[in-house]
Amino acid sequence: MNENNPNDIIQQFRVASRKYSDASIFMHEAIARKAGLTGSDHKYLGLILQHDQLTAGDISKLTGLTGGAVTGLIDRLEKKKLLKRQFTKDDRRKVIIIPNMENSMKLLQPIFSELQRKTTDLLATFSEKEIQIIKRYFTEATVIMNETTNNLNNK
Amino acid sequence: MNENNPNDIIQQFRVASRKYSDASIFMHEAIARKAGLTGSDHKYLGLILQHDQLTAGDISKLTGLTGGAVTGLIDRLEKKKLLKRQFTKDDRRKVIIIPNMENSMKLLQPIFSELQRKTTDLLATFSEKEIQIIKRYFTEATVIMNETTNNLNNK
DNA sequence: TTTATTTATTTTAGCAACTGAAATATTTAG
DNA sequence: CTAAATATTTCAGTTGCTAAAATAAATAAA
Repeated sequence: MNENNPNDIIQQFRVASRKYSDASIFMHEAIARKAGLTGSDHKYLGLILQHDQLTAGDISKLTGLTGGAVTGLIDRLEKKKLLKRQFTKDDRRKVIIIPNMENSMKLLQPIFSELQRKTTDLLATFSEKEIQIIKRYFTEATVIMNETTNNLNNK
Repeated sequence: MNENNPNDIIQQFRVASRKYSDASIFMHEAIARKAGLTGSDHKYLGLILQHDQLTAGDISKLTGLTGGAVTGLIDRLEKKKLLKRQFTKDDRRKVIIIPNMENSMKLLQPIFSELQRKTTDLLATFSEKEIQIIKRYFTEATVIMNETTNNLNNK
């Protein structure tokens, strides 16, 4: 039962990993509140900001929200000038959503800045090699989680 | 601008870290849906299960929910037999909540099992020393996120 | 004591965001 | 040129939230 038993190490790792997830969810919501957004809107805005532009339908697929919910989401974010609707001659049924990165950054960056400074300091305590190791874990765990999500949703 | 530039490595790390967070949030919700819970109820159940017992008030502090919302949360989880209310002679205003770990596991474990197998396999591709490095990152990043959350909420 | 204050939970009224379905508008296919 | 398909919005109903009032019990004060 000493702490170098591989099973104990993995068990401790899982505990640390779960606490990390819990903490990141709560922080995400605290940031949202501070920015005057709901946790949901903040989460989906983060996804939308990763694209140059996308349609309402794309957002529906990306988020899993129904069409009606997407309309509401876009309404709220547009009112806050964090994105805008753009109508196109190409296919006039579609609505192209253009994220406003500048306004979004202006809103979120000040809230993030302390966090970003602290994580930069934390990363400085790891070697480049160690950072690569952690990055590999993140990347491969992300693949696994996305697979799991797809399996759960499509059956 | 080669990929060994430290700033690039950190930038790539941040991207991987954000994708990991996004994936974990979506998976968490997919698991919840599969288990017949809302994302919220699943999240809070996870917190409650980390305790042997706690009061309604404790849950309110733990989750940040108001009293009324906690009553609703307990009602829904009690109806699903994932916890129970227990009244005590000691202080009859209080309601002690006893999580039902067995039923919760019976509900969630089958959904988790594939994920757990895959992450075990993933961890097997890292040395003990590497796992300790990742664990340290998780642990210290968790402290930073909790600090950030507290700072945001208390002012 | 017995009364007032504090503490713990539940109930209530109102609100915000979601779903599923119907409505609207436009494009594509027959 | 009509029918079917596609993209978004609107609508009605539901759920879970907040804030405040109600209820109940414990503690402190007179």
